[in-house]
Amino acid sequence: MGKQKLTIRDIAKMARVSHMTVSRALNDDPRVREETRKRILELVNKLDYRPDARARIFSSKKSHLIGLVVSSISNPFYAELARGIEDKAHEQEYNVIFCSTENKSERTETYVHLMMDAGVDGFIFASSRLHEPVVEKLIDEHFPLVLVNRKLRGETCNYVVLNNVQGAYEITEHLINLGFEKIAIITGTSNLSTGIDRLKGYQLALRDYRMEFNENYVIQGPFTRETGYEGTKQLLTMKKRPEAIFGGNDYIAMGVIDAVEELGLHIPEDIALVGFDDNEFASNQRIRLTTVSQRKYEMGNMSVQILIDHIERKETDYTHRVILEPRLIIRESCGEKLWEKRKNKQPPGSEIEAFGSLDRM
Amino acid sequence: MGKQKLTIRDIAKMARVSHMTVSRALNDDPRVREETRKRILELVNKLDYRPDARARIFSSKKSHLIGLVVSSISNPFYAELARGIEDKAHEQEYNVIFCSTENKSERTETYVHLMMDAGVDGFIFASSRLHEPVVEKLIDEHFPLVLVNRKLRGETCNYVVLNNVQGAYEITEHLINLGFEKIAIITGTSNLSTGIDRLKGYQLALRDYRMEFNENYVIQGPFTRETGYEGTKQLLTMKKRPEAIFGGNDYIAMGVIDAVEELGLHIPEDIALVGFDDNEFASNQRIRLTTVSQRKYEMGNMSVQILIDHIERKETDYTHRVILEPRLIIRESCGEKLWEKRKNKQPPGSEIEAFGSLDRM
DNA sequence: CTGAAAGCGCTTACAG
DNA sequence: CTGAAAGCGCTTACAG
Repeated sequence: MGKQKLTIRDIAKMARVSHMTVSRALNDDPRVREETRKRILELVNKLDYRPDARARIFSSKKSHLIGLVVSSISNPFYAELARGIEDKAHEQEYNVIFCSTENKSERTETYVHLMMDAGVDGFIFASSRLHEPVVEKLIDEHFPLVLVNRKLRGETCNYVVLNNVQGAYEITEHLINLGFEKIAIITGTSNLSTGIDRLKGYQLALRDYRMEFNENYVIQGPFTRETGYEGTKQLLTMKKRPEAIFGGNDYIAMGVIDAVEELGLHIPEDIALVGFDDNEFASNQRIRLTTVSQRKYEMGNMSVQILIDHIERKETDYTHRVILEPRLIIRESCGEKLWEKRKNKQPPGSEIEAFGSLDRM
Repeated sequence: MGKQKLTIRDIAKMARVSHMTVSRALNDDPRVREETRKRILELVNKLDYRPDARARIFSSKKSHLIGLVVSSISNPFYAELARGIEDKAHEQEYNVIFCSTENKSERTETYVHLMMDAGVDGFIFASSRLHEPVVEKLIDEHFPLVLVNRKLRGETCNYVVLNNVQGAYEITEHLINLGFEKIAIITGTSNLSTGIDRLKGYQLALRDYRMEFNENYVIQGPFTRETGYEGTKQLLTMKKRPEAIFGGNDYIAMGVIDAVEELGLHIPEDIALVGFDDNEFASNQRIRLTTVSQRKYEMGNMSVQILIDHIERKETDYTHRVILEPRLIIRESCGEKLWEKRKNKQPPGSEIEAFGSLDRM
């Protein structure tokens, strides 16, 4: 172990070729005679030589490193997204550096700089407010990046996003079809595009079905379990208590369950509940949460692919947008099996272009 | 944006100093006159110069990159651990590259190589079988690394681990004290130290309380929800059905719940359940799982600290071991509130050294 | 406190 | 198919 680290020149000397030939053999460059390559690779194997990664990165100007910025790695949504990103990246021999901003705005800037110092070739932001100066600066400089499940106001850049408006619309419609009339929503804050879009979908559904929109039934806060918990406590003490709650994500829905159970009430008998995300716990037989599935793993895959294409082709103003369709997952948290299904109503003035609003933002 | 990338020499020229002085100013080297430093930094700011990260890494031989290998990032246990690691690492200006082996053994080797190619300064393995050749090789080469919540047979290296034997012992004891006599365990496979240790704690508790050990009550498999589900189906069809099930982690416990509910039975009325990990969903008011808390975030923090100490001090055979104490979290999945508490039995021949077995492995 | 030299270990680009 | 040259943009180590 005390031996000096081998370099490409040592191998070259022993193989009686120039170090360039060794470099080519190592990089699968076809311009090396088969026999020479074999001799070199045998030597490399025998001596267990591994090229110095840092020198390689420095010379080639490519780190094969992707920076991933999420808002909370302990949120299963991001964990699953990260898995999709990581799998696809490794498939193409890229590594993923990650950081979790924990919704603290100062962190984004610090982390972006830290990652730049690590020499990342590009970024994936799965956590970004509507206005985020560091990110906007990167976009201006045409630094390769893709936004996942977030939109930045007015910026044109790569993004992969779920049609949140539609997902929220469909799940609200599901509640309406089940006969609920007093439907509340507890969702994320208004500086996140997902929060805005889900609220918009909810409102569009109410409007299309000519239902009253009650401002007191809208509660906003961070996308956390606490928001769901506190929001529910608030909603359930109202004189005109809602019959159903739409949790803006499954975390919020989890908090709703906490509050409802604590009050000695039951889902779905006393109050119906729907979520958004389809986290693992939503399918638990004790929970059976009706929710909207986001294809997180695929979103991760796609965003990496777009990013790598951008990095390797070096296109400077490549704007790729992928909008995934949501999928409604019907379980029993709205009492779907308790009550006889009413026949599906059609929205009086159904306008399918409502979903196009994503592009109008 | 088309402008040539600035180098340290450009700044030097403009500041009328050598590029070395610029380098020093940038690295907070005290050997620069205050006035000179100020002039340089102003220029750097004005021109928005950022040193080339890759050149820096190459010259300094340090990437400030830590490789994290977990078995499944979508498992909240690892996600939370990762958060602890990432926070601590960023605090010290290190970045974390991660990968998730998804319990596929070939992946570990591939990923270790990929990460070496990224130039990592050290590794944290939170996923490692008892016998893992690549990892053993790194240990032999004294490459900085720490093992989290895993032990490798016979290897001396840094590790941070929970006293799994004790945690399993205590939770089994809890069930015994509640009066259960037929206690089954569904836990992880025997090539993982956590699986072995939890089974051992269970056995020690039964032994100390002079209870019968029934091999049919032991089910092993991967640490997944499916294992819990299938295992429970199997246990509940036995003629001598267990009264309580110890799920080796909360994921397994989640699968137990799935199966029990599906069969129309109830927890805790028909069968008691305990888990291990204290994942977020365990505390949900609808679940209320009695479990063992692992201080995942702290484990992450500590492992990074040990690793960075190792990297920066360059000690070659630094063996640091941290054994964290588990904490029993009593909720209601064993019917703690349903039945009057029986007075705590004492194990007939209580031997506290039983916990020492961790070191004897 | 400042600088001139040397070099880290590769790759890119050019020549043969 | 192979090689000699040059250089990537910093830092380390030595000199003053």
